[in-house]
Amino acid sequence: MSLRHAILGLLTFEPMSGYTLKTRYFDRSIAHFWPADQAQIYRTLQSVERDGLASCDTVASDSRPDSRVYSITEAGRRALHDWLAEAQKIPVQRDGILLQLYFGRLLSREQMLAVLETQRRNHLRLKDYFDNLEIPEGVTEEMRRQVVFGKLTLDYARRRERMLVDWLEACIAEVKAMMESDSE
Amino acid sequence: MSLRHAILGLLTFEPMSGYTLKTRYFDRSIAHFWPADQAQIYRTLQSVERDGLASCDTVASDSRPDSRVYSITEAGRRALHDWLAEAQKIPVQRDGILLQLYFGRLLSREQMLAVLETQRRNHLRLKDYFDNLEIPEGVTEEMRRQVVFGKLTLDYARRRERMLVDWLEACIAEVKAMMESDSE
DNA sequence: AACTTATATAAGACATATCATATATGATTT
DNA sequence: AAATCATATATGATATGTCTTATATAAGTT
Repeated sequence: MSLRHAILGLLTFEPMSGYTLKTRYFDRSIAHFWPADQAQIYRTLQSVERDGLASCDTVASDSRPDSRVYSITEAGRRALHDWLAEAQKIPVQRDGILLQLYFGRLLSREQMLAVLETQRRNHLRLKDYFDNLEIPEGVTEEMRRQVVFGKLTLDYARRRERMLVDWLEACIAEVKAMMESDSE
Repeated sequence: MSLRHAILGLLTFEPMSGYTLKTRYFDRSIAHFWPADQAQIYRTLQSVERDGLASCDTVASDSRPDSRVYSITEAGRRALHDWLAEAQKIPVQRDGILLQLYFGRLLSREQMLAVLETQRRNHLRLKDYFDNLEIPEGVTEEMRRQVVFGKLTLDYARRRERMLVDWLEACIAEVKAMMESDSE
């Protein structure tokens, strides 16, 4: 139920079309921790309008196709604010690597290590990506404040990837130790 | 596509009914990182059988209702093994708290801190839960090996919750500092 | 006799997410 | 002239997960 709120949140910046919302805002920020494709965003905008949380004007242009520009309504602001202040329950974070590890006894030492190594490499790449990601400074007072919150979510991504790399290295060490002592 | 593999994995321990699989095995282990309800498990068992990855015998009992006992087939073992050795792509981990934080500028200092505090408390509780969770030692050589892999997944849960508590504390400190310096 | 608990399976409804495909305009490139 | 790109929106199909309700047996409890 939260893509709705991500979209309502972006509409607090300014009224905009689905295209603008996705390419100029969503893909550069929220998509890092809450990805959604074009179909989902357009359908959510439609449902948000149906529920009266946003209104929509069709805007014609001479150089481009018509666009449907959405504005957040008062009801939308209220719904967003209520959701933001609500305690959200902790979501389940399913990750296939945990299943692969749990049933690791069914793999050979080499297969298990290959799987773990690949994961480690990929998370290291993600860690580097987030470590190098920079958030442009804000110009207005409101945007400076927005940047602080953006940085806190980026901090999460960095800590997460660091934790994963550390854990995977510990797994690799453990598997090496365990299967070395095996006279298999 | 992975609940299938969790179920196939459990069927490598022994042939069993959906009920046994869920209550004696799944809920005590895999559910910690890959929860699923009864409906999902029974439906997945049906589809796994339809695909020839498990076979099923109806077993009558005098003291209990009939049960459908599933056994993993050779094709099932192969499918499981292939999946376990495959590089899984890194899943998206959506968490509402990130959206709440990202749009934190729309909340008051007190509202934002209340949201973060609640999350911190809940993750601290989870951390304690995992820190105190013990995995019974295995008796056979195979089960001892299984326990090592179980412990690695438990280690993940512990590191994860620790990371989240640390991060939430950093967020709380940042919000306190930022909004203090505000002459709002 | 009625209720609850443990055992055991199944299906309907709905939300969410993903993937593919379709349509359309105007500007730019080959 | 044809192809490609950026802009712009919409729908169908499928997978996955969650919640609810239904059905049934036997043992034990009130």
